[in-house]
Amino acid sequence: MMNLNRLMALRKERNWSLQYVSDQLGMAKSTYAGYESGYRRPSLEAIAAMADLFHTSVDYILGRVDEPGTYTEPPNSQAEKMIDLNHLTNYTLSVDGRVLSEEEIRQFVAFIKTKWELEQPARSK
Amino acid sequence: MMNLNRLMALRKERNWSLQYVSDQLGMAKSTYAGYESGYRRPSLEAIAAMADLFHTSVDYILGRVDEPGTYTEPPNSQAEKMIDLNHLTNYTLSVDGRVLSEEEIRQFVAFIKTKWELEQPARSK
DNA sequence: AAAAATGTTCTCGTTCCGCGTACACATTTG
DNA sequence: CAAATGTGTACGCGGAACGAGAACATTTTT
Repeated sequence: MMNLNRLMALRKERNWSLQYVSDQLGMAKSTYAGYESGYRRPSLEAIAAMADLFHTSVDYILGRVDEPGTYTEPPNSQAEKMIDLNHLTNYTLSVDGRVLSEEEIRQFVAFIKTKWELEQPARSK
Repeated sequence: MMNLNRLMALRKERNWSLQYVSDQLGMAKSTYAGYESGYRRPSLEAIAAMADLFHTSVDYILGRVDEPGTYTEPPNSQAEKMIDLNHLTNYTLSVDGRVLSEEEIRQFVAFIKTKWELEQPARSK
């Protein structure tokens, strides 16, 4: 399940007590303690307030990103895996759980190529 | 109060229906509709699933940041080589070195789905 | 030593989440 | 045209779980 175990680390890094954090957030000590222990789950507003207090992002508290810094988009976000539809050997494509046949992919490639050609017709002058 | 009015924009940008989104998220249509209207508030796991589906961050849905990007694929324990075109996240498709836009992939998915429907007129729930 | 602070766990009252359902409207199908 | 299907909205209900407070053990401070 989705844990919030990064909360305690964020707090201890700053040497803050449960009482201090819960005071800053305007909630009972036991309430915030429940978040850290996993006994309770914070509301959206509570977790947003925690992200503000710790100067981090909600996604970091949720463990969805690894950078604690408040949301700075790296310009090289194209570090994804590039898959060439002309020679895809190690991958299978699916839609709604159903696998696409090679024929269907070939048809799509042909379709896209024609589409691009039509978009770039003017070679005039 | 904290609004989630970006949800509807994210859905309409993709021309998705409430039924489709709620199916993808595994919840009732009325439940997801409650999120968009502000009638209900999603759990942390629900909003994380929505961020995954819309290929964005929880902070963006919450309105804490303005950039829709910033996303790192969550630990997905599914089959490695199976790529679902509905949730294209950390993959980029290309043909002859040119990258396919998300819109083009969406069009292709829509095309394939209608093709399959025509091939199989039998309907089951 | 006492006193204060800190962290943990429990109960209780109440909020409100999620689902099913029904409805109005739009779109598609026969 | 009407019927059927898709789409968006609103409501009631059962139950999950939230938040606060209190009690307690442990640690730190005075």
